Amino acid sequence: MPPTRQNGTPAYKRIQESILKRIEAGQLKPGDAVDSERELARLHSVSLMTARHALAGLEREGMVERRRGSGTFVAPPKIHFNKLMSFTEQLASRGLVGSSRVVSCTIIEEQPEISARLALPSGTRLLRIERLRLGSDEPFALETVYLSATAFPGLTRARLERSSLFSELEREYGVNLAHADEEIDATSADHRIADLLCVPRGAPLLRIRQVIFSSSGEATLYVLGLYRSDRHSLLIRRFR
Amino acid sequence: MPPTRQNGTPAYKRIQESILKRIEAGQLKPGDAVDSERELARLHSVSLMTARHALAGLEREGMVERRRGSGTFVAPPKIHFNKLMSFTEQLASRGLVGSSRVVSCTIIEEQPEISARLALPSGTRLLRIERLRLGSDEPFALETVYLSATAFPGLTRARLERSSLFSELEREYGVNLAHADEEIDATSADHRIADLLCVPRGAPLLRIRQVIFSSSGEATLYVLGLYRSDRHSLLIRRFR
DNA sequence: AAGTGGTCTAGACCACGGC
DNA sequence: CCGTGGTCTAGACCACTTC
Repeated sequence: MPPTRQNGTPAYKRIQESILKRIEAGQLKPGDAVDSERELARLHSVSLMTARHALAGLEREGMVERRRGSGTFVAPPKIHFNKLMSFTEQLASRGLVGSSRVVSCTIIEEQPEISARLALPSGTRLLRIERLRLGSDEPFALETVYLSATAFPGLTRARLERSSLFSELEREYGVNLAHADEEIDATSADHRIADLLCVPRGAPLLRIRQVIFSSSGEATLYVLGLYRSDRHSLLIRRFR
Repeated sequence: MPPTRQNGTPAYKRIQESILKRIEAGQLKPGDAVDSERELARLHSVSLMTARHALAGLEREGMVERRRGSGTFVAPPKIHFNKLMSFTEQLASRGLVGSSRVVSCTIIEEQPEISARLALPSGTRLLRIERLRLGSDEPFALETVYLSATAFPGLTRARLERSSLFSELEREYGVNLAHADEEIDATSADHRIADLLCVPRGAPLLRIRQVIFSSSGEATLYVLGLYRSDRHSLLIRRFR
């Protein structure tokens, strides 16, 4: 009597989803006890190891905490540190709405340094998009993104003004972004940047250069971001 | 015939250690195939699930990659992103040796903002240590650390000049640091900072404020770091 | 076809926490 | 004491990759 499968979804995932649903619905609040392994096994007609596997997965994702001898409990809501999020998502997670202005959108031919960072041959045609990020109608960042023009044909300025680049890539080109390596330092505003960001010349800016990789491991985007340090700071969590 | 235990060490951990040992010894190089689940089970006289558990753990830690239908392989050496390291450790990981100079070491009484960040009552006596960090005899950072003077009695300037603060805390006070939450932005050097760091006044600096937590979850250190952006940049990896 | 990892069973004993 | 999570067994079938 083997087949515990339904719909091709593994049993442990169905169990995880059923728990996650109850957390999202607010039926289970942080600190509340989740069904024990044995209860889950009984409720879902599944062996103990399978129920364990489900809980272990949720623990890895930080959704629950397991305490030996005591039980499994919903973990406190976590701030999403070190999460790769689009501009839109970042603001949404803080309950804000922002806007963007495309400053320029051009194709460049020779930018060997950036091609190299994207692991492309040095003569590759690159799309270069400069966007000013605004929060409550005040500029706080200038982001310049580079991506292969041949890999993403038809990515027009108009489409970028409507939709976020992340969702455009995911919806239209089937590219799922997975992680980003970032190099962070400080710089100061030159004349042009100062004007765009409405800060005095020489004002300190946070500079973030990121290479964003797709889930297949390809370097997909190179982003140079300049952030007004008076209106933005980066939150990071590091582990020992 | 249950007891697969020896020395109280779980079987899956013994298996992990035996694999890790072979990796560290260089017998297994990145890309090499690790024994399969079935082989491990046979070699260690253990069930398949236990061998699986061992490999799954190593995969979570990033030591191996598992490919369905193909095998388990030693993962490429990873740069340690988002790792909380002491100044000494950071330099050592790049093969460098640095030095520190204690600029000041005082006890302060009233610093409600910092006490609050450390979850201490606002009148608590705090130890405040200012250290200049040098690499190849040139200054590149000024770090100011605050910690409870009562929780860490006898932490003298002399001891800090000999040893790293991290190892001092771990060895002498049994405090294991676990993670840090950091807030990163940019600022510019005022007169005093500019002198200490040997940069022109107004030079852009990377500012990192971190609250470092012990493994028991207590906020233990508050560190304000100012980094010369021409000599230091922060590397971060973010995940979707 | 052979070998791999992924899922799963139906039990077992142990170590720990709270009552 | 009882219930919890932690470890473990000795198998099974499936999905996938490689040859």
